Amino acid sequence: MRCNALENTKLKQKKGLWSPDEDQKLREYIENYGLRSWSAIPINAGLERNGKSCRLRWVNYLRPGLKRGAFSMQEEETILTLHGLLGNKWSLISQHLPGRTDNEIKNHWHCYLKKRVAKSESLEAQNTNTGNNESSSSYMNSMSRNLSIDSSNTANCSYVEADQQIPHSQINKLPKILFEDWLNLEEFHGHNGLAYNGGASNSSNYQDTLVDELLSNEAPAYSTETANHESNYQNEDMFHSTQMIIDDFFNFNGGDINIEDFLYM
DNA sequence: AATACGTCCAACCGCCTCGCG
DNA sequence: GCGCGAGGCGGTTGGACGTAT
Repeated sequence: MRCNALENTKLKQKKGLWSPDEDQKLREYIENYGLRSWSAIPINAGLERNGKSCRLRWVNYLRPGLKRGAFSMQEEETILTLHGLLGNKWSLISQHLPGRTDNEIKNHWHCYLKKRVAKSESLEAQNTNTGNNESSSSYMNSMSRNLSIDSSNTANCSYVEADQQIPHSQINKLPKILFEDWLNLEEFHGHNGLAYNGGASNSSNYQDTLVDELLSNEAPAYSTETANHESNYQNEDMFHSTQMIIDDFFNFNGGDINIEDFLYM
């Protein structure tokens, strides 16, 4: 009997696109009763869906505060940068793009950004083969070379085609991640596991902690001002220590990323 | 107008982690 | 310590829609 009941429940579970009526039911239920157990929500709300489906629909579509529409250039650059740092950690990336969901970001990456990165990397490879390579071949660098602001109309940002030459003066105007925005000296020298521990045994925890600390700072991740590392870093030790952290964390990038890449792209 | 092809996005699937008994 | 269920995440797919031929 119990099996039959379960089978009936399964049989009743609907799949595919959500109807406006289903959306309305889910929205009203959550507004009235809040987010409790996802598995209980479809039963109580009278929906023929499973809990996972309800959760996905709410998170990706119905949740208040979601942004719809095209990604701005800044959002795209944030994705590119964070993807360079974190890889396919879409949920982590989405935490730094208010109103965007991990699913949306993931789709945008697969539809647009991945191709752009691939294109720029192949261009980079061509340049290298023809002896026309520039100083750095980092992932971040190759991506950023393809991104440029249309200076004639800043409200209408556009992407420069990969086969166009970008003047160096324009490259320097690109927004940059400035690690001094993320790291402050107190944190760096002290508490909460952010201090560099010179190859701790629990390296994955250390890396997670480091990323969390880096990304949870309230300071803006971007700055358009020209980087000047000698003034941004209080002393040479700070600079080298930061370099060590970056090397440690990004060793999976084959050592391609270094602090100069971030500051002088 | 019909068909083929490409793009994009919502949603599903499977795996992993975590908390609880 | 183990099993189980729930929730979360990333990869993948299905289908709607637009464009090219």
